[in-house]
Amino acid sequence: MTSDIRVMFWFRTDLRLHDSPALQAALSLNPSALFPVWCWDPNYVYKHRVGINRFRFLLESMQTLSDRITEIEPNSQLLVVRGEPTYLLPLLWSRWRITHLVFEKDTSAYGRRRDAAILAAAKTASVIVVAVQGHHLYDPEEVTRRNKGKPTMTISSLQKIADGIGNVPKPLPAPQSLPLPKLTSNLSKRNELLLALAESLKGITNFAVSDDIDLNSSAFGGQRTEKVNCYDSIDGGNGEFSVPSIQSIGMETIENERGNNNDSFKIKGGEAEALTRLEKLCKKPDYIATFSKPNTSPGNSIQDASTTLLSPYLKFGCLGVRKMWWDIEEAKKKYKGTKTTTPPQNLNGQLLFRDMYACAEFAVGDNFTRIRVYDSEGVSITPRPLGDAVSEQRLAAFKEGRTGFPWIDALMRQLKQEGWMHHLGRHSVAAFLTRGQCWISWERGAEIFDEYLIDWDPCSNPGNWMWLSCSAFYSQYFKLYGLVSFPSKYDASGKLVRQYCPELANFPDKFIYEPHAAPLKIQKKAGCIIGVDYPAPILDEKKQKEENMVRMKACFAKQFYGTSEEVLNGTADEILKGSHGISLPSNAKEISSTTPWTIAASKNSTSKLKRKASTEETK
DNA sequence: GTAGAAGTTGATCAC
DNA sequence: AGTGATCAACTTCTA
Repeated sequence: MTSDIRVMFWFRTDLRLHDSPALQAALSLNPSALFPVWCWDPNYVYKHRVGINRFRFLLESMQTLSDRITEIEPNSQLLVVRGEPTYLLPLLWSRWRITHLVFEKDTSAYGRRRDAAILAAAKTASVIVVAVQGHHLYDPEEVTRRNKGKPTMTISSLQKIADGIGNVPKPLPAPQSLPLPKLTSNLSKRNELLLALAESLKGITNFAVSDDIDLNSSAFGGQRTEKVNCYDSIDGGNGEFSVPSIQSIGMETIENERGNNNDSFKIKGGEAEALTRLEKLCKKPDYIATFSKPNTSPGNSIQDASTTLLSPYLKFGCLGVRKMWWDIEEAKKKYKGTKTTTPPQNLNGQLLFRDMYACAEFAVGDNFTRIRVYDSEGVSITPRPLGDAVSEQRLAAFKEGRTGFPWIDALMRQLKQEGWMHHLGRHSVAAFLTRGQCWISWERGAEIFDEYLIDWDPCSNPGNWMWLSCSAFYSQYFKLYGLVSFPSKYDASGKLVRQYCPELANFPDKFIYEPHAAPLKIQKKAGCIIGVDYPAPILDEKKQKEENMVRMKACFAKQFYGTSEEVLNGTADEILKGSHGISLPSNAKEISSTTPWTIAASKNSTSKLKRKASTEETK
């Protein structure tokens, strides 16, 4: 008699049924029962910075996934269990007599730590784990192996390795049937199945989730205003294993406030929405075949965005990346013209960059987010002073979109409101906050993006901040984005500014990106006095830019960037001060975190990125 | 080991 | 208005 295969399919980075190599692997085990589980992890609720926009998108995507499962198998659904996965899942394995745990591989830092613990627990419990690559075009583990353990620091190195691996695999269709999540063979109706599952949870003791540090609470500048009660029970409190509500994560107030805004701007979550958007995109073969990132406009509003807006769906795996790759390839065939674009600037190139950051992060390991240039601020994720009041004021103004520079403010307000910003807009604001004007370390800016972006990615977000701050990936620090010239190139009329900074709406085009330069007469006519109705610039941008350029030059001359010893141990500032007479922001005191999700960087990580990286975390 | 080329997406000015 | 030269000069990759 063959053994009874009972699979727990653990959804994490893959809120979809199409193009899922992991789900395919689960079904190919030919299981007698399949439990589609989402573990509502308190680490995500409390220990990662997540604002309302991303939570909302996630919850919508979870609900859509659950509905889709039910569509295929009316007596099944997504089983949302609330708790720390390393604690809760092993209990469920035993209660549900699970033989196999199957999931899509998550190579990000938190994913690696969590899954290592899960793997160990599974070994103890004699549960067989099947982890399948599916979130990227290529497996970061394989890319790193082929790159001899080194991180992919340029797109060409990633492309070269990708060429060696071969074609991106073709997407898989969604399954046509799914086994039931049944505890005993005589059950087959959904309410009976759920009842039995809820019954099986009885007696699980010590079900406590720590909220000792809540990065999303208002104390940490987050958007949580009320108490979290989603952890009051494992199954949601009514035996339904339902998707948590906004209310249960303590963000109902902010959601209601947002509800008063224009609802049509919201980016809706879910697999169906993702596939619809992709389908629409593929009806524009000219757009796809000639797509060139540098020529897309960061000045468009979200309704007529010049890019695809598919990144949130890729982030949560609502859209399979292979599906996107091959549908694009197919659409290109319908292009009648002769001028086509190629990676890295075309759409395929954008997907390759996503892989590049994931592979680099995997190769560097836990030190990835410690890479920086020019100062040692912001190492810990707990709150800490920047070291001086001026920097704090600048950071706060930046986050709230009141720097007095309309291009920056419009982009930052768009980000907070919509959870999205055009890629080149992200370039503008990131360069402005770091090496350009404000001289604030990139982690503090990245934290704002952590909270506000729907498409936040654990590799791409820090990676791009490193890029723009010239901490890694990019080193041409003498290139900067103008606060007037750059946006004017795309939109001289300042449409985005007029939308997100309505107080400036009546300024003439000539002054829309620099209203502070307008004569008082024009300010009065526009009904907006600078310094009263709209902030005066928080800094002298030309002066700051020039000063910072000198600082950057000095940093690069001394090789104070990346993971150099002087940067990591905090002596870089002092040395620079001594040798150049430049006053750098005073060092913030590092508050080392003792929280379990943060693993302190190894002490011997003193060499440059290029010289290390071959040994760690490549197992 | 070394030299030369290349590197997702600049700003400014001259014409 | 749009193109092209110049600016200043980094790191990484390739031969």
